Amino acid sequence: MVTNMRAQTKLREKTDKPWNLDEIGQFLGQQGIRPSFHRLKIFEYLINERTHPTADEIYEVLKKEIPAISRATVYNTLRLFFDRKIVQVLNIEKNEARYDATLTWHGHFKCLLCGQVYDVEIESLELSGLDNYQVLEKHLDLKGLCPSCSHKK
Amino acid sequence: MVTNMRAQTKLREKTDKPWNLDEIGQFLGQQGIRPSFHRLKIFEYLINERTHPTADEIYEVLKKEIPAISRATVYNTLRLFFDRKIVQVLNIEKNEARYDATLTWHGHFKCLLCGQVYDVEIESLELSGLDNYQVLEKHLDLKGLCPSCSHKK
DNA sequence: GTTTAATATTGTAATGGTTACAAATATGAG
DNA sequence: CTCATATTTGTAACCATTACAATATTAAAC
Ligand SMILES: [Mn+2]
Ligand SMILES: [Mn+2]
Ligand SMILES: [Zn+2]
Ligand SMILES: [Zn+2]
Repeated sequence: MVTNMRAQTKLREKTDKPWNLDEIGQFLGQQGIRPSFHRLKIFEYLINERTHPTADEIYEVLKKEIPAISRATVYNTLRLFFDRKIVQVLNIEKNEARYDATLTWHGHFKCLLCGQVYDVEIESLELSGLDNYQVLEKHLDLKGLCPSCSHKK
Repeated sequence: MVTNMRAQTKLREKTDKPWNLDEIGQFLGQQGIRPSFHRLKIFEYLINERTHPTADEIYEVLKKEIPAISRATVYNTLRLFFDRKIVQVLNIEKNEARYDATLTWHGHFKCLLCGQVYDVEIESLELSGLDNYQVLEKHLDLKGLCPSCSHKK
């Protein structure tokens, strides 16, 4: 059991402080991932912004600060993070993979108008008929109109 | 309220009889969809097999009986069915869309080994924080190993 | 039945997110 | 510093899906 570790990826709360690069480096190290600068920045973006970005959104943002960064590095790094189980991949929409460093069980709502992806708290869920099934991933995905887009309409 | 209509797409039960082409034609007509032969056969496959096929799986199967059928027709028809809300699209996996003519609320389990997609009954689900959100689609997607693949392993 | 307009189907080219890959660069142990 | 290993890069390839224009079919109008 790890004790001296930054509070793990839970749903964002008002009181949450952003993770700094030192904390992230420590965290990646603990997961057996060499904390290169690019990896630090990519994980920093995921854990502090929590907007469920696509690979390309991360690339476009980081390019401003790190002009030499390559799209391939972003894709490689996200796949590494997923393989090491420190991020989850969201397939709400089939034409785009989104990434989420929050691993506690929660759902997602994607607004069909503005495209934003919101976290959804799951109070309870009961399934049946899954005896002898080995469940490795669970995703609850909603689509519709967010409050502000619902208004505009 | 439609009364003289074939029992709507509910979860498959042991007692279910397959739909015949007449019933399907009637159903498509009621939905404002001209029941061309291709459309009948595509819907027939979805509603009677219920294997959550991809567009390409449908194409490969129907090609045996209708050698002249085009992949584009399968894609076009599936999109039409989705727009008219008589099928749902599953994005469990990002690289493949699967289609389901069962519209009652249920979840899906995809086996990462054999690739089969199973229906999952949802006993209950409680969400919070969705006030003023207009929910148009709900998907519960699980991944893991199905009983027989779990064994083999 | 013939003409005409609307709809459905087809084959193929284009799209776009992602992956593969080989070359270049950076890192770290000895 | 030197060598082996790991990381990053740029670009080509992949592949499911979509776009599109041509062809075929259907249904209505005459
Ligand atoms: Mn989330
Ligand atoms: Mn189903
Ligand atoms: Zn919105
Ligand atoms: Zn299986």
